[in-house]
Amino acid sequence: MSDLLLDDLNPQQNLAVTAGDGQILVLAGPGSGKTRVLTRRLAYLIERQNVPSYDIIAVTFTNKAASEMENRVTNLVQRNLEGIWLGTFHAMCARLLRREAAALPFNSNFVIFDSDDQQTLVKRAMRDLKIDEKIHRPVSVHAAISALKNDLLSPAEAPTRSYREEVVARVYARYEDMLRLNNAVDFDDLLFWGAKLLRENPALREKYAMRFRHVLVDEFQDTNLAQYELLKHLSSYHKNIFVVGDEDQSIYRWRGADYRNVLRFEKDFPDCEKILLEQNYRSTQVILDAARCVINQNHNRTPKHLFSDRGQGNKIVKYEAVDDRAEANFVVDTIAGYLGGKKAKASDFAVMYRTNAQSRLIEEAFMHAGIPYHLVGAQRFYGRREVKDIICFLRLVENPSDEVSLQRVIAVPPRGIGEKTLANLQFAAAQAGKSSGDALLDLGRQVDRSEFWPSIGRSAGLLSDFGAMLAGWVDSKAQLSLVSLFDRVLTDVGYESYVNDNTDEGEDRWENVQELRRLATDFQDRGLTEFLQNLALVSDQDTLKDEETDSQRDASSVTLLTLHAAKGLEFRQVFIVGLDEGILPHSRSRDDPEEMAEERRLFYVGITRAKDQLYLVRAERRSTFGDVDYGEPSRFLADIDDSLILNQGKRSASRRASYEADMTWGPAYNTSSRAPRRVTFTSPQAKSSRYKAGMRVRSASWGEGIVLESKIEADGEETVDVHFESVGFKRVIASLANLEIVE
DNA sequence: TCGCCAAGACTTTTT
DNA sequence: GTCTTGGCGA
Repeated sequence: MSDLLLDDLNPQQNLAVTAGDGQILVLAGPGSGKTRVLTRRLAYLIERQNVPSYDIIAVTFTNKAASEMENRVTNLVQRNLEGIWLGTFHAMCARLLRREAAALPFNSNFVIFDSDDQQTLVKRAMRDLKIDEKIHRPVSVHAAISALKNDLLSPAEAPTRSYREEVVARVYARYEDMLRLNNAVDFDDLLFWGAKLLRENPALREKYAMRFRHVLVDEFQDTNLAQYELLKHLSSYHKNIFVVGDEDQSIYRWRGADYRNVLRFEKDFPDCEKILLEQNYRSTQVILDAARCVINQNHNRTPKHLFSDRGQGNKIVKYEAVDDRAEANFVVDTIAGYLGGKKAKASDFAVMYRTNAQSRLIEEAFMHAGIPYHLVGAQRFYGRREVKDIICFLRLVENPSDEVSLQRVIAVPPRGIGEKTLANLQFAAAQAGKSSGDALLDLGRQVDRSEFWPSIGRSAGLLSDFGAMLAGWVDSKAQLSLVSLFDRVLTDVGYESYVNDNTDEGEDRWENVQELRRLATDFQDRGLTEFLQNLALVSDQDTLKDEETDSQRDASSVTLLTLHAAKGLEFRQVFIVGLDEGILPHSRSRDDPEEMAEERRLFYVGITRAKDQLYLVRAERRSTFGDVDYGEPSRFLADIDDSLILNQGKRSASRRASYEADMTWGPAYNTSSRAPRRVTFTSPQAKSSRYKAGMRVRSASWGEGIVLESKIEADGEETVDVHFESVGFKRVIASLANLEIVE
């Protein structure tokens, strides 16, 4: 009898999916079917073990992973997962905190502050405490506070061994007070209070621990201490906890993630069953071998031997460009070659880099070449000013005590309320022990009969007008649907004419507002609270980026993304650029071995995204805002066995002899077959070069330029190096580029 | 109070 | 090279 649930699993996967009760630790190498195991396990519990979905909690890190899991499992079991808790750590905690708000220092309709809001709040706390922002940068103070929360330390428990720590602790305390006054929590609070609630409240702990017979966790290596403790509490009664992860792919240390939680798990649950998934279904063996060369240099991990039945595959192409522009051109030209030869489609390719700043040159090169591309997770939709404005209006309606939102929108669009007036309002409100929002509402409703009217003076009328508007929204939010409320806010404040000045940017801004409105329509039946929570907890990759990338993928475009954003994805051909000391590994990790190990894992994650072909690219010289710097090749390159690499590019010190190979343009030789597999272009074999150094040429895409060099390759193709006025150096295939000789 | 302009900072990754 | 911040004038 065929078994749709188990038939197509390999022995290890099967072992994991059908494991009995208890603690199961699945260490899943990249491409080893981790998601599959997790979804099948869930389906197996429900279908085969008759566990009611109500008894299960399954946590992930991204909304994308959560909804993917939900879809897959729903498909497998052919019914809805009633009562299940399935979602991100943050969303699950938010649910817990709203339910149990009675035991917490905030109300159940708390708002979630995003990193922008957190930043503003830290700054305000520091100003209140008269701490010099030049000496203690708010970003780093905030990072320190965040780290304390991740370690479950309250302001009172924060260490004060140094002056710096003492400053952080003081700001932390003030910051917390302000959050509470705003009835707000930050990202870290969700986990912090979730863990604290269960730790300090035995009755509640028992309530949830008894309910959740099974706890399942994805990306376990990315958990921080708060998350780890939360999981321990949740599984403290039935002790059935199934975690899937890979220490080697832990790349969020800076956010408090501690891959050593994997080791901690083994120590805390000595009876746990440990299952290794080592068969890789994604990459060729060459790619896996290279990945192993890189990751084996790290310690404190469970060694894994990834293997593939996909064959050896092509060698990895290493390309050293003269500068960052040439680096980008190499990537784009190579892809153009495939696309021109119809050997691949644009969506087969991804270009990965360490920092977002690196994407610019690459984007430019793609633009010039007319190849469609899209960015993953770069500029954040919801960090856009206009989007944030609207969100803050809505948050204010939801929770008038939200001072951060109030301050942001009280003068949007400008309505004569400035710093002075705002300060008056805040002072008057504080005198009465109320929030500015409440005072504002009172002014709006009572106008000059309001208790606040006399103490504010001249500008009370302006405040009252705005207050009346706000009161109108608050009063009607129960009757109005979410979208109607949305529209009403827009009309009342005259937002369209404010942002849309009919320039391109204006249109763009208004388009973003419309996009947000579309998002709101999805939440019609769930209401404002859920909409706002979702906006705060949904990462940018998750929301409309998804729709955007989906539609753009159909249109077939190359994916540009950071190495961090690449985790969990796969592409036929992957370019990793910027393999230079200081970039990858990043200069900031130079002095810390742990950080360096993480850079290595980041590279490892990048390598293992490639299914068929990997390109490792660097530039000898690159410009960092104006200045040009000469860099050393990344130390990670040296770790990869020479036999796996094919050198291309300007200069390959160790490989001067194979000059021919250096000049090869196009896909690498296939190591497993004798005949070089190379894209052949449509042109007839050229016997002598048509273009000569010094010639002036014109190309359709790049305009005019000067030929630097031209030569005939082994395959008969003529490659021409041209310096274009518009884009600088380019190496093109004559038969493809259609260069016109200018007299 | 608001909008413009110039100087300065800043580039690691983001649930 | 780009975004943010702060100062200054209207």
